[in-house]
Amino acid sequence: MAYWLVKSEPDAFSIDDLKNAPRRTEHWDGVRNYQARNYLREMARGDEVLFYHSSCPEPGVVGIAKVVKAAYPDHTAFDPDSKYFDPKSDPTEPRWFMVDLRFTRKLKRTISLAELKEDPALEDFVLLRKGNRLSVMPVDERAWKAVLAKE
DNA sequence: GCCAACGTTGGC
DNA sequence: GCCAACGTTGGC
Repeated sequence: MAYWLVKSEPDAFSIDDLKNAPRRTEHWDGVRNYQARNYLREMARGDEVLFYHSSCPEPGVVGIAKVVKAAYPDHTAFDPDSKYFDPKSDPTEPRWFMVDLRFTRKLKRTISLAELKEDPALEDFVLLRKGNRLSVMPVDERAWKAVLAKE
């Protein structure tokens, strides 16, 4: 079992949107970055995921989700009407993938980015690395525990 | 292969 | 709105 973190802008899709989705489950589509794509493909059913809100008044970790379906082709790449359409992704050899995430729970409070930065135990946390813009990233067990210990 | 131009992310 | 830090594109 592995741990991950996904970022989302709450205006576009928030932890509450996941909670309120049918079966509390949603496709994690629209990832169009190769490194993030590679991480998506490493995700396995049962893996646990920190849900992070970005580009908002208080960026931070707000909840936990679970991978309920491992990577499969992201069909939005084949849809000319989708904002995620990529003419270079061929259905016979898909370039982009998505997983299904199910809401587990919200944290009792937002663990803010500012707070994460203050923790020496999170020095190596991928999220905090300079210039990191990945929307999907791995979280090691130590970081996972350090984040949740703040709750 | 190099690199400039451009677009995007995301904190502030 | 600003800007740093990327990734991508395309000319050469």
